[in-house]
Amino acid sequence: MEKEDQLFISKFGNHLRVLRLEKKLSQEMLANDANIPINQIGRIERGEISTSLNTIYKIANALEIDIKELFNF
Amino acid sequence: MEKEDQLFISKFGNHLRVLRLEKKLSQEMLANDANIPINQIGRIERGEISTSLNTIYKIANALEIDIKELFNF
DNA sequence: TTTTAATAACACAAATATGTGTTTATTAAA
DNA sequence: TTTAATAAACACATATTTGTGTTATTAAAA
Repeated sequence: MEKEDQLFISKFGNHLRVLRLEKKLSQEMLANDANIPINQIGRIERGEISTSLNTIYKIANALEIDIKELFNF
Repeated sequence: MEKEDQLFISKFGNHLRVLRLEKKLSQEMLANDANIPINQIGRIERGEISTSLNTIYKIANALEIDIKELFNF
């Protein structure tokens, strides 16, 4: 993956972490609400993976926010 | 994949197609600009795959739009 | 210090996307 | 009808994410 792309993935992860903490949710609680594995949230927040549209959609629903909010950074 | 998730993927694909045509680009031209395989655009537009954050980012750049625009549907 | 909650970090199989190539439809123009 | 451009529909190997489990840190509270 290119450096620029990696930077974007990292920024997305950092922003997700901010939004999750604003909602006072642990990674585990968010994962349960979104019905995805616990570790997945951590991997995304740390910028380890370029997660899928489907996972992004489920996370936004669990956070009760519009998907666009996840890209507001 | 759940039905609701599949519906979202399809809507995303349809919206991408609309945005691409608004820019008067063929799938091939967009793929070249985004530096991704030609077939990939078709697969996304047809709702066949739940593409990755990285690909979404490259497509938005190639279309010269904000990523949030891709979720404006 | 000890305990607890939360997160990171690791490993691994399974599922899915990606990348590449070829062939078939489809559509519009010549 | 023929041609050219565009998109769909295949197949297949490779790369990556996903899902599951376990262990190690970290930080805060008791």
